[in-house]
Amino acid sequence: MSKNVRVRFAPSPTGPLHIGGVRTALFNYLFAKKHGGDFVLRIEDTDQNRYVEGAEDYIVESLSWCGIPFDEGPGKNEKFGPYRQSERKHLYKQYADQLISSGKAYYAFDTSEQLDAHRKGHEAEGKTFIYNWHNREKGRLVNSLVLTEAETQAKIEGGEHYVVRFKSPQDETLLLKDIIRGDISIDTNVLDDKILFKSDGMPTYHLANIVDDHLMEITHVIRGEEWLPSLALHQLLYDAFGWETPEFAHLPLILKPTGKGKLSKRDGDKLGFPVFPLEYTAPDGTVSRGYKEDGYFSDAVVNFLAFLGWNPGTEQEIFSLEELVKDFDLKRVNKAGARFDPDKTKWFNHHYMQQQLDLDLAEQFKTIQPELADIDVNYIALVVGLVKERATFIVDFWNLSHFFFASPTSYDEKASKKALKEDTADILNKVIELVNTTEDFKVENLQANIKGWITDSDIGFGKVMMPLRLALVGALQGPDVFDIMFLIGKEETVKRIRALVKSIN
RNA sequence: GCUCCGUUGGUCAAAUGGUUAAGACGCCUGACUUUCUAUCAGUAAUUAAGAGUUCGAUUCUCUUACGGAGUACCA
Repeated sequence: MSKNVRVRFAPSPTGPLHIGGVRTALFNYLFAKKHGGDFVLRIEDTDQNRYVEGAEDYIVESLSWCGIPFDEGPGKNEKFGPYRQSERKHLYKQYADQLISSGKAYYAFDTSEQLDAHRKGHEAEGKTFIYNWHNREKGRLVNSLVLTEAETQAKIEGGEHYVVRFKSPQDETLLLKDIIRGDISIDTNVLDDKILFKSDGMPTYHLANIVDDHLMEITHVIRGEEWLPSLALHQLLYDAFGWETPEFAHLPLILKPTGKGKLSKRDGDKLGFPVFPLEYTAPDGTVSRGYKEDGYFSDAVVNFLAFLGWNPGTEQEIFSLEELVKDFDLKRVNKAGARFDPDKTKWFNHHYMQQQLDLDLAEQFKTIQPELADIDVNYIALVVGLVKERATFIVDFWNLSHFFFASPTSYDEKASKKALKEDTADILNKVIELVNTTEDFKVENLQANIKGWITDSDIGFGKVMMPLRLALVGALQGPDVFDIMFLIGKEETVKRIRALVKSIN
């Protein structure tokens, strides 16, 4: 137990990092930091056909934006490097050979077409084709278990393409352990003899991840549930090499908000929320939106990601990264897949916005809103302070606050109908008088004067406040009417009320 | 088809072999003698179904149903 905790996040660079991948990275990070361990990034690019330019940079930038940088990885603290499997290519062959000489693996010469034919044939008979002892020694398949040594050698030397397959055992029951799921038992008779080494000279994921995890001294493998069915093979491989097996934890999937299946890129487009941390432009020019560009704060993203499948067991829902590190526990990760809830992510963002300083928000607001170029940021901050509780994103501010920066140019029709009555003009004229005679133009004084008058004259709040709001805002919207009057000032207030009175006549 | 994993209100979820099964988001309703996308308050689950173990099960076991994943010379 004195061993230093080392975990790895091992994405393949086939495109932008999906939000589920970010969650996996986050859980790895939290677990590592909780135990004072290391978080390693390893690029699993053994499939050269699926390599996408720029994907690796995207992964690194995403982790960095989330505030969960790796301790070791490509170009960083390379104690166990290289960290790209393509650059470790030379390492894997010897391990495949080792398994062959110990009789745990064998050469296979079957072509993809032949295998397809076998699968189809079995399917037609209602049977399942499994490439293992059920079939491998019956002469239908071409491999070094049915061929003589000389025949095998001849094929290899003759340049025939071959793969290396793992020889899975017969009639054994495997007992597997998973931190989240507990004990799992598997009958080895249903296991395929998986390909370990491909004919293009690259290992498959299965071989590479075991070899690398061992060489990199990984102690805990935390990955998505889609790997659970491969766990038996992986355990068998550790055993075959005689290596100590790391502990495993398979995270529940993130499901679509509606319908069936796991969350996919398309769901974001369809339902209007990002599925990627950062905006991504594919090689073909297609742009996918990102949380960052959509106006989400990275703390909020990290917080809601942490709650996808995990919870602290208390009522606390707002967690900083430091708090997450402190409270995170793999044992409290759920087994069942979690449906992604875009509304909840918005709620988190709203919450994190409330905690930010008005001045900081004002500065961000100013940079995205051209109309604000010449406005004092301190004034903007006062406005932001009044409207931010109704906003989820910075971009919401303008709709909520434009009337603090410009007079209404029109009056909302429905609002007018509701607010304007026959005596409205008279009432507003009286309000103008009250505003003008308010000496010290402050919220409390305005409130006292106007509310006092309403109460004394027995007019009713609605008849005064609604048209007043309409005059100031142009609609029945916005924060407290007195706050608005105060911020825009006495002159502007009077001007706007006069404008409405004029438009009534 | 086969293998594995799962199943508590619309969603995320807490909890315990034994009181009225937390909380959050969302929804709807009400309140706020002034709007609301704000605020406050309130409504909603016979814990998938059936059986078994037990004095007692949502919590343990089995069956069924449903959902998910895997089943590639992808990761």
